[in-house]
Amino acid sequence: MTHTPRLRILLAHPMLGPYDYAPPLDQSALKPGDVVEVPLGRQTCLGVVWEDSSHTVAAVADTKLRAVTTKLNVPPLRQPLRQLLDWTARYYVQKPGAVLRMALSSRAALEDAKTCLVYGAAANPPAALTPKRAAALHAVGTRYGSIAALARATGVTSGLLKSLANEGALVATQDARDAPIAQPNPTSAATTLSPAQQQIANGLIADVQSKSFKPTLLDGITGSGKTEVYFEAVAQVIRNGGQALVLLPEIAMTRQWFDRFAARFGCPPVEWHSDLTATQRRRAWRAIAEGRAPVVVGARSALFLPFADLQLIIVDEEHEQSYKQEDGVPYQARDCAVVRGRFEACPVVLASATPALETRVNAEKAKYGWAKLASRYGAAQLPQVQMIDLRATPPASQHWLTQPLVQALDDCLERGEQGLLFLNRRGYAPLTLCRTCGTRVNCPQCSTWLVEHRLTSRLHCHHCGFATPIPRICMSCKDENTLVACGPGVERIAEEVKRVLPKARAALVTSDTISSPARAAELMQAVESNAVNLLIGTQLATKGHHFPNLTCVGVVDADLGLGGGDLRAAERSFQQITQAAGRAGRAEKPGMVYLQSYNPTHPLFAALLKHDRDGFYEQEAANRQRFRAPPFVRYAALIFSGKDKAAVETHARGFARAGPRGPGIDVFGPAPAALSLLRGLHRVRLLLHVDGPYAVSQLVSDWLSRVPEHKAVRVQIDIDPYSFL
DNA sequence: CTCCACTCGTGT
DNA sequence: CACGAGTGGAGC
Repeated sequence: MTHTPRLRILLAHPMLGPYDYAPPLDQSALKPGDVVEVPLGRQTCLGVVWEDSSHTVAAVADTKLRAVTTKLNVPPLRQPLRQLLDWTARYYVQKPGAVLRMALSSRAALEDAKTCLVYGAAANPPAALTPKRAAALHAVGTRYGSIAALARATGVTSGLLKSLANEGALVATQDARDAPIAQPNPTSAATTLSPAQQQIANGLIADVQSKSFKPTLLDGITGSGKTEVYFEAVAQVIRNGGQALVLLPEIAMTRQWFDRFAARFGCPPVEWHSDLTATQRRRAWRAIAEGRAPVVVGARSALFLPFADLQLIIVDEEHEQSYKQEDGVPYQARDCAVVRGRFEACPVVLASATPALETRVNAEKAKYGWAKLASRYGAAQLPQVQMIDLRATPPASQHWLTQPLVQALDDCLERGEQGLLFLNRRGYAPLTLCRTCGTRVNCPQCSTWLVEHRLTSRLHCHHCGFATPIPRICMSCKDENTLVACGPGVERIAEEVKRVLPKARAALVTSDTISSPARAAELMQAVESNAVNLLIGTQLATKGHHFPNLTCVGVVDADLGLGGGDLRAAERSFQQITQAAGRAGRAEKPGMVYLQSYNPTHPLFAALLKHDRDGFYEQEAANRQRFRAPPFVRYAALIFSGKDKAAVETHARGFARAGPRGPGIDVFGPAPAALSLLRGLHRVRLLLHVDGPYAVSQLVSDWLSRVPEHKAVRVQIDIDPYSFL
């Protein structure tokens, strides 16, 4: 009996799992990991040959199988990546096809490089040439390139070069090669490390050499030189001829990181983030897949790139919330990085001055190694932290900066030093309300307040992007000019600074003003040249910069973020304030940090005043233990959304009734999600608490299979949720 | 998600 | 009986 071979293909399709196909008609052999195009219905779909299909169930008869259309000319996805994709789909309870799309994110990357005509001097040029043409040909010499590139290199006009090509003096060849990748040099400029740094670097180098899975928390206070330490492990990977991946939380404000990399290794690394053009994407993707890119730096999506020989993963600022993807496939890139390290059998370094509690607990339990840098690099000292009690020294009405803070900033700028005001709130005012009737201006699509932005003279919704000119008439009571801005955003603080510190040269640092790496570089330049001496910014301003002359940091509202009932509120406040404070006094000059608060006796602030990180983490861990919260208990959220409010609620109640049962298992809800209306969709959520040795993903996927789908209600799964919106 | 077959209501 | 909107199911 003959047996038609079956290929199990995972389709890069948001709804589907693996399907079976017959081999391509040209009979070319396919192996797991090969990227293929297959027919699906009346169109085609990208897919990857998954494992060999000898044991798959025949849902479709052999004779009914359709054949793979083509195999794409790219290296196969290696097994560790396929394992990671399988794991991610299973753990986060997502469709495997949706997860595969993250690895094949760019269709452009899979196309062959476009060939281009490249010109060079012919081996036997025509004898008779005018003197001008002969000189031009001589100038070209042994160079190759496009007409435009040759014109640029030689100074000869492109018209003259074209006529040389017509005469046969220049010959054209098709060239398909991508521009080569710059090769970082591990010995370009060795840095001098402190003994403590060197010891940790040596350990990481040994981990790289062991070629085995080992996660390590690189736990160093702000300004202790973590980057230089992990650069040494990266250098070892380069010496090995392998590949290193560095994940950074936000690619926008990381110019300084790239400068440091270039200073250490003599050239820039390969970048991967959402702003790349199709050509850049293809060039990077192929270089990574073919093993030609020794170091790749990227945002969280870089985690799913098809490395040929991955020997090290670094997750810098591992506590950052932006590693948690909230839409599409919700995953935590830091956790996936550790899993990838396990499949790739390579070390994973999680670096932070303020680790996530989860990570720190794993280090305490010795699941992760724990490398500590307890002092700042060189002469730098930790800044002194001071509370300003807003009840005792309240700011004037419609002001948010207290007299002591203004005085401290004034003195600081007077000394020729620089300051930073931190307020994690974009825009001018978070709330606009009518003085007559008290109506708050809400987003028509979402259950949120619209935020006034004076930079755009509009009210913006920070959740759906809705924007409208600032109305003059209250839409509720129709009174004119009664709408007032309530509360401060960074724009309003900037306005106040103009009044109270008229001599300050201030710059706003938010995602609204720093929209591109170029703008970020401009700002850096302005601070370095002291054209700007006061930064007023959101958390964007606190990320990893080194301004040696910055000595005074003011946290405008240290209580912001402590309300709201988010289980990570205290941890996040601690991290943000520590990172903001960490900008102060990073060189010889000592730094000062002022925290304005209505609640100065909060234990969080006591820990910040004393630089008592361990104390904070112990207290936070004890709280989470007591309230049975993560990481000691596992959560999963189910979010139901749809246009029809009643249908959404009914479906959610049906789910709640069918929820998993057992000791330590609880289902809460349905409750309106904090954003109960988002982009015009009503949202309701269920929260699963699991306290015990259960596989949460299994509980949730079983649960899903017990309840029939509802066409008009979307169910999103969020395992280990961060946002409670 | 996309396509398609099918139903049901409207209108001529 | 023709047509369009709406709905449900399959795709290998």
